[in-house]
Amino acid sequence: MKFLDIGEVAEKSGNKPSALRYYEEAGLISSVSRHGLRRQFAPEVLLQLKLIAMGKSAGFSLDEIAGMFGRNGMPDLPRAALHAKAEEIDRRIRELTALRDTLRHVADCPAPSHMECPTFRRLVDMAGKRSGKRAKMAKPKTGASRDY
Amino acid sequence: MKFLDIGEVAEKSGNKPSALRYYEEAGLISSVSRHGLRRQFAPEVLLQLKLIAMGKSAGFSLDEIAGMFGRNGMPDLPRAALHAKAEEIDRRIRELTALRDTLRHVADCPAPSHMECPTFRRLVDMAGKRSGKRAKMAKPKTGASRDY
DNA sequence: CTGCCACTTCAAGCCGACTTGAGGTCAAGC
DNA sequence: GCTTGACCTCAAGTCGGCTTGAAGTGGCAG
Repeated sequence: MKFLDIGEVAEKSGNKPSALRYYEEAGLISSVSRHGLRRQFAPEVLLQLKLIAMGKSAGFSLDEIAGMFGRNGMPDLPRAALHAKAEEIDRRIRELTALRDTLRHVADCPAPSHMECPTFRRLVDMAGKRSGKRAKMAKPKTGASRDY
Repeated sequence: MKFLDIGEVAEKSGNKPSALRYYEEAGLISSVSRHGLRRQFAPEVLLQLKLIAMGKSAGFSLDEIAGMFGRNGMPDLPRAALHAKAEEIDRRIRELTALRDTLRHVADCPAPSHMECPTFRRLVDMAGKRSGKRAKMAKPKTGASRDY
């Protein structure tokens, strides 16, 4: 059978065995058997790990990632949920785009103070629009912050 | 003088005072004076905080953000460095785009197993291309992972 | 003048995502 | 048949980014 030893998976995926164990623990991947003590993985795990890497780089927590791609296989959630995630990523992309453009502008704009450059302010405002409350604000309801 | 009390900054920016103190400590923002004990901030700090928020959401560490936008004001680094950061963000955007498209595809594709859907595989491969070593891999040289 | 209450400092705690260390197991190669 | 090397478990440690707690301060409303 063409199962992969954890070592191979580690090497091919760029994760350390300890990270793979941690992911298994966290329910993100699962090993199919053991060879002696060594975990053996199905080859699909490499794809899953790629998805996990993408999710991490996208700023999602392992829990959220587990939420996108079912614990023991491929995504199988309600379409709506997936679309919602996609929307979330879209928002993130827009922020990133604004940040990137801001950086580029700043690199090239000759204005003495960026604070007074309308282009700069416009760019920064881009991301601020429709802010509401997003991103991670821990778990408490942290509404208008009372500080303690 | 139209300085803002830390409380106002907290409210307007959506950060808690404790976080603002932490940012000041970290050299990301600076207060201009005190009113009694209370820190007072120049109004520009709101803009800076927006930039910080953008940077965080982009997945940069506070240190990296401090590196983009000079400690006590606006960005004033070598152009090249800013362009490099912009490139980095661009890469991140491409990954996010691939992830978003993957998610959307998965939500709509009727194939029984995504593993066998060529569109899926192609999407996932998008992000894998030109991977090299990016993102955060702690500080050690963690090359081919020896596990201990 | 007196509370009050949001702020202050400082130290400690917490969470996520792993890594590290000690001590152990085992299939494979010599 | 013994050594070796990469894995195993489990507990503890680390790091970033804050939050929380205790103890204190001070401007302002009444």
